[in-house]
Amino acid sequence: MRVLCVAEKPSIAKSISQILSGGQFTTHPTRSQYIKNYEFNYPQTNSLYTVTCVTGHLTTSDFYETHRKWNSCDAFELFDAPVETTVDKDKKAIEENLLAQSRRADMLMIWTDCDREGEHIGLEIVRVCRRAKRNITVKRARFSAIIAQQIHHAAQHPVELDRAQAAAVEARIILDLKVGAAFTRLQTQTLQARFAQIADGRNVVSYGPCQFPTLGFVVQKWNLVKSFVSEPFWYIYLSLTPVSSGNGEDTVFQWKRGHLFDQDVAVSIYDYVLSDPLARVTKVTKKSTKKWKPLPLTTVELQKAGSRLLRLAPKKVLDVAEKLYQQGFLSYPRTETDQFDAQFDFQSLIQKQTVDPAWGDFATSLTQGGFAVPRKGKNNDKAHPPIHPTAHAGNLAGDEKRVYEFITRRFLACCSKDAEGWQTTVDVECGDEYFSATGLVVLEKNYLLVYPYDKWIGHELPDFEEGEEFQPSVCELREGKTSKPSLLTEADLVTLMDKNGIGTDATIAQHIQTVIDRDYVIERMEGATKYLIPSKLGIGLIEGYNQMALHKSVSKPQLRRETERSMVQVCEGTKSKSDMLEETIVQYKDMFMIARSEFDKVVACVRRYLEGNGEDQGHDAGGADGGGPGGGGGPGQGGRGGRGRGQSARARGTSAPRGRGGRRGGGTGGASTIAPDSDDDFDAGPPPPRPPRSRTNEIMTASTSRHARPSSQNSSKPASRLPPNQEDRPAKEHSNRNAGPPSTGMTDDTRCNCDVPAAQRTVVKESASKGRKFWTCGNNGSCEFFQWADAPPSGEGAGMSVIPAKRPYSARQDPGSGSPDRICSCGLGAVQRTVVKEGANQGRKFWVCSNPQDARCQFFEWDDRPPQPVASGSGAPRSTAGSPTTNGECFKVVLLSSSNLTCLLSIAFSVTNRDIGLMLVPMTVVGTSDHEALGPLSTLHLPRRHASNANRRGISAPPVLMAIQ
DNA sequence: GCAAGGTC
Repeated sequence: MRVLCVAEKPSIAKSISQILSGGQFTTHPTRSQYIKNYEFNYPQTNSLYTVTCVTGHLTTSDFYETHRKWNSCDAFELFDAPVETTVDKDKKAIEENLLAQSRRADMLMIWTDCDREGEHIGLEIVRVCRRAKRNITVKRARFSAIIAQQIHHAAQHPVELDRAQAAAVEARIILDLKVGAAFTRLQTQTLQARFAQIADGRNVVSYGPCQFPTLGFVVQKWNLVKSFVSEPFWYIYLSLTPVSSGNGEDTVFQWKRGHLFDQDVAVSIYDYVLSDPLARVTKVTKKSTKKWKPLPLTTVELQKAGSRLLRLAPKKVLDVAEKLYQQGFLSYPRTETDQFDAQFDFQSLIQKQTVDPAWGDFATSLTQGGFAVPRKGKNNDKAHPPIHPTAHAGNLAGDEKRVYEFITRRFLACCSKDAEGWQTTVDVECGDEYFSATGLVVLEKNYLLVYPYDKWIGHELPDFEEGEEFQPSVCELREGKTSKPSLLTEADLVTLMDKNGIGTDATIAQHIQTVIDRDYVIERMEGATKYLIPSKLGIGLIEGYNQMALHKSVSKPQLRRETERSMVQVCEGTKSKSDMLEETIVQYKDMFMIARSEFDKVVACVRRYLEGNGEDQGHDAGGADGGGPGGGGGPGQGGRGGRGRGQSARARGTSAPRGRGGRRGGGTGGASTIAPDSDDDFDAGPPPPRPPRSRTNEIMTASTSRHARPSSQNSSKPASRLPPNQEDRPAKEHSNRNAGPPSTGMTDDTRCNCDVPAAQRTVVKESASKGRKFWTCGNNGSCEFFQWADAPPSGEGAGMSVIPAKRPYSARQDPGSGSPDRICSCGLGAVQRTVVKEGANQGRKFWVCSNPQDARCQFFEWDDRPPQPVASGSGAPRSTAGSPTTNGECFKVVLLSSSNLTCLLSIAFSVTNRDIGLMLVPMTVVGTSDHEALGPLSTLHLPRRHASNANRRGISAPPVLMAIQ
């Protein structure tokens, strides 16, 4: 039997030929310069094999001539216009080869990559071959790695082509074409007619379902930076010189509270500390520690590292890697896989690097006992291994040399051991406040020896002993201020796109390049770092669309995610291709009609920026700096607001109610954890009146993460047009994740309390949750954010298809997740946990305070029980955090968790101070100490020390405090 | 002159 095998690309054709033939094959050129036919005998199936390939997709889709010309029809007609699929002009030689070869063959075996696109490419091949031989038998060889055993198995156990996967891809192709073309024509024609600058440039004003969210990210970050207002904070600076330290070396201790944004409170605490400023070492912990070696390299990581470490644009890194791959120096550079196969031949690859003058010695050490199996990441595209060097390259120069060096060092680092160190932590208590200092001694650098991109600097602490007491060398209340968040780097953008499913590992870099080519985004160098900022046109477009009454934003990832979900349904057979197209096209038609009828909003916004009427922001495509921070707010932004709750307690005049999107956490003021919100997260709308706070080098406490991120303030959007869950998602939504179709109010991104994308981790501790993934602070552990990642993905995305997408949608987002449904006694959004201990309650969920352990209140509620009012007494509000502190209305309680309390009121008072949450204060209760009996007008006295301080600060004087109404 | 996704 004669079998024609067709792979997706030349390298695979060659590899499988080598494996199946045992190296005994003949090579025949074709008319395509890239493609060769390999022939050999394969006795295992008693067949004569011809192996050839295509180069990715064979065909291209476009409208027929009747609709192809821009003025041939109304753009709206494109949604219903038929689409023609033809073999690419430059792939005719490949087509000819397939036709000729299939005439000779009895069986066609598809050897494309094992993913959705591969299945579609397979179908394209089948269609061509069937034209030459109508009845040719078609089979599909399924393999996920170029390993002999797998390739032989695939050849001997072929399966059927998965038509559903191919159909899903076809639907996406048609959808992207129609939507892209219709909106691009609308935008280009309208804007070129109105703006000479745009017409002169002859540049299309393109729309694409990946381009626009990409631009949206850039605009969103720009708005955040632009609207930033620095805010002061206070912290206690403590340094000690241990007795044993002969040279008088001072050790600086970090305040456990990080820093506070309420000066009154900071001063109160500081005064308290000063009243007895003897520091006592409560604990000295010494333990071994490790710095983990890096994970095996994926394309996205390569691009991020390339941008950050090598300062090469993501596309450039990929181009260079591609070239190195073609030269045989690297493995396939487009991979999602960050785990090596068990059979992976590390030793011979390491051996090849031993000759290198720079890292050869290190490679040698790996072959002599230094080797450790690489860590395993969580991703496997089942098509390619992590990126690694396949041969030693000694004569490279320039960018190729740098990229190759990075990849090789990374590979060797993966094969090395974690760095080892010795960590000392000294805990100190001073005036009832807690401080700590951490020292590190690096014992074994291990992988760091070959991987200079990671830093782990030792910092030794002098000897401290438990129980030692000192007068602090310095104990000061210092002031700092929040610093401006940085602009978006290319690496940031790659991360955002990757996390939100915009583009694939192979196309992310292209999309970034596209928005730059279209003059939507401008690269700006600041020092050695390249930042991405939106152009005036880019901002105008996004703002204009945001002012439209669209149900779903074109600048956010949601729409693309929905397309991905529909594709998964088609793959699973729960939806047909035509159903998917019909449903989606109807939706886009509706959007198109709205966009067209309201396109004057885009025109107005673009005009405002391009012609400089209005705000001083945005940048000329030429790179001229359009100005610094704008004042925020422009035409069409008036009357913002709505049902904002949970506002800042401080009457700074800068707070404004959040608009649509609502808040999470039940009116606890800024102290609540504001959960990601579908609209807020990626809203690239006008800057908010109240900017978010960024971190400085100071560590923020969990309770300081109270700021809502900017929400859309777009008052022009009628509330009635918003889906209900975008207006104000019900607090209970988290419990309904499994119910019904996916919410349109998807959480676009999981962000921690620091307002940065949260980091995903896996439980490694031996417990019932071992291996379970969770989200935690993405800002180096600066906040206490916690959320399980494995809440069931919504709807159909739950069951991934057998064959992965080229870049499977990572179901990280979870509608409604992270909303602090319950408020603890501190006024913070409580966090949900699950009972892991064996027993009657195992698996039962409960809520506890989200503060660090030291500051955690006693709040506890079962998830399956209704929330209890936090404040004691009937009808007491959960918090008065939004109210000013005035005598007679509410009371300001600064409660210190001390054992020397005059009277410990461990009642769950809500407190006015967001920074601290609930703390216990030494106070004298007048009349009764039974809080149940305290009426609304019961009087509490602060102790003298506090009273004088309060007086000095000009708060309620005399410090007579009343219970909450 | 439009998209995004393979690949060269």
